[in-house]
Amino acid sequence: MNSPGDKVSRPANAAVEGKVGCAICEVRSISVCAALETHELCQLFSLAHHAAFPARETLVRQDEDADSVFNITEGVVRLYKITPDGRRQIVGFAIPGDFLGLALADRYGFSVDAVTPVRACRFAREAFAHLLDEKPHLFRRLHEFATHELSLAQDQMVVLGRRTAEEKVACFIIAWRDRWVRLSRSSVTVELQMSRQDIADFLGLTIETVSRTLSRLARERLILIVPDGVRLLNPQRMEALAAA
Amino acid sequence: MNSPGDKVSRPANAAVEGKVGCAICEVRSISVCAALETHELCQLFSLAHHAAFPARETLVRQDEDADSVFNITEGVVRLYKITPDGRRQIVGFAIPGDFLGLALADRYGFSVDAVTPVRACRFAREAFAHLLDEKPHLFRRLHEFATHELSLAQDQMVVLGRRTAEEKVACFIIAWRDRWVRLSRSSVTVELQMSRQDIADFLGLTIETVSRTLSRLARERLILIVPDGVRLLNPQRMEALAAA
DNA sequence: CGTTGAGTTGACCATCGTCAACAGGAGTGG
DNA sequence: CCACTCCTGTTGACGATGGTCAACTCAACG
Repeated sequence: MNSPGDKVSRPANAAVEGKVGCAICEVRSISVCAALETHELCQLFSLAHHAAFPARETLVRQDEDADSVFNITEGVVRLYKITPDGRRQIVGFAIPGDFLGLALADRYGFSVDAVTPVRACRFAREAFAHLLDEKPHLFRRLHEFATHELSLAQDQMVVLGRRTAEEKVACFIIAWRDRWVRLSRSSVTVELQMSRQDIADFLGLTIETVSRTLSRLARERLILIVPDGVRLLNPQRMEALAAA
Repeated sequence: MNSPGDKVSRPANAAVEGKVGCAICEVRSISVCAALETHELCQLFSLAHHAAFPARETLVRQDEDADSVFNITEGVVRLYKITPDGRRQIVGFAIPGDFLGLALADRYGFSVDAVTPVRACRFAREAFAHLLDEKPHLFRRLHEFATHELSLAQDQMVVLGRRTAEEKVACFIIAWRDRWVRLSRSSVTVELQMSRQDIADFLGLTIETVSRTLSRLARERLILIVPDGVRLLNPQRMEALAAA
């Protein structure tokens, strides 16, 4: 229980006085760290470097040496790949509680940058991998996270391969809302922190199609477009569209 | 080193006389089992039930209780999801050395059936999960398999979301060839064991588009369509198309 | 008050899907 | 052995979904 962040400030959710560390972390119960007992947290905390990133800053770059892994504590990041000729596909978004670097591989498989201002616990990959050897529970939980991620990726393959633009957008909004439910930050209004371009690159569409589709859903009174998000006017029909 | 298969015959690659079990398995070195030392294989072998499935038979069904996990030793299977209205998305193919049930979850996240006649080692999930507790190496390797699978899924998201029909087909052929390379079964001719419909459902296309695209690639002398596969006439241009 | 960047909307068009016809091989039964 | 069916795959004609290009609005910012 020492070691302040190398990069910047402490996580918003850790006591600024530094007396408690991981123990009072708001996202602990839903992140990989939940696998550790209270007395083990000191050990984890001593490895953690708390970092803050402004919106648009890059956390990791595809194909570069993967020396760090991250636990997101605040904000939204996008994970994406760029083809040699410049097309971008967002392969996922990570939000508080999510873990970056599940693969523990030598190189990052994708780039990641901050959509909103982001706070994260950063760990040296080597040190973290070492800790996993001593903490089977933590490793189990990491594996659960990996297979959950795999499951999300497979769901997204269905969306990308077999759904219409309208269904894609509905899927995205509903899935995004559901992800925030676990953080108890859900509401009738779904906050969309990312740009239209991000949504398009996640759904395999163009920005114009996303915009038009949202407009059409609004015209049909399924949603209301509000600043930085949408409000679900008819959640049931949206869910039906997303399930189809 | 005992216990014959409950379901059907032994794996093609285990001695029929049953004296050696996993030790002489042809795919051991590339499957999860490679994490175990020779002396640990008996333990694994005693858990294994060898099963054979004819083409088209279903190994597991989405949402049903996941009581078994599988190690594919021979043949090709398809992993797929069906939407409520009947559209199918193939989320992956598994070939010898691949593992089914990485998630160790209570229910299967997708359906799996045999594309060709298939042989597999089947394990009771509970027993296998138990073994993982005692064999950290095995669990590590399982995790590697899971993150590799995740990586493949993310690559496929790029293909589904951001590539043209022609690029999709080229990607598929090249990736399929490369997967068989590790099994030392590669050749100039790429064997496509699955139907056009399977390829279409994997690439988010229709059967007609797959057929037309293959015909066009053949017309342009990039490939030659042969029974049960294609021959690469111009591998470099195919690779370039796949990389694009 | 001009500039910039995100988002929206329209007009037009291309890619890919739909529908339909047809070819060829495998299996079946007379 | 041949006719028949069935199934997979191929090809063509046509059309719809979504992409491209362009103009415009609006808010943020200097």
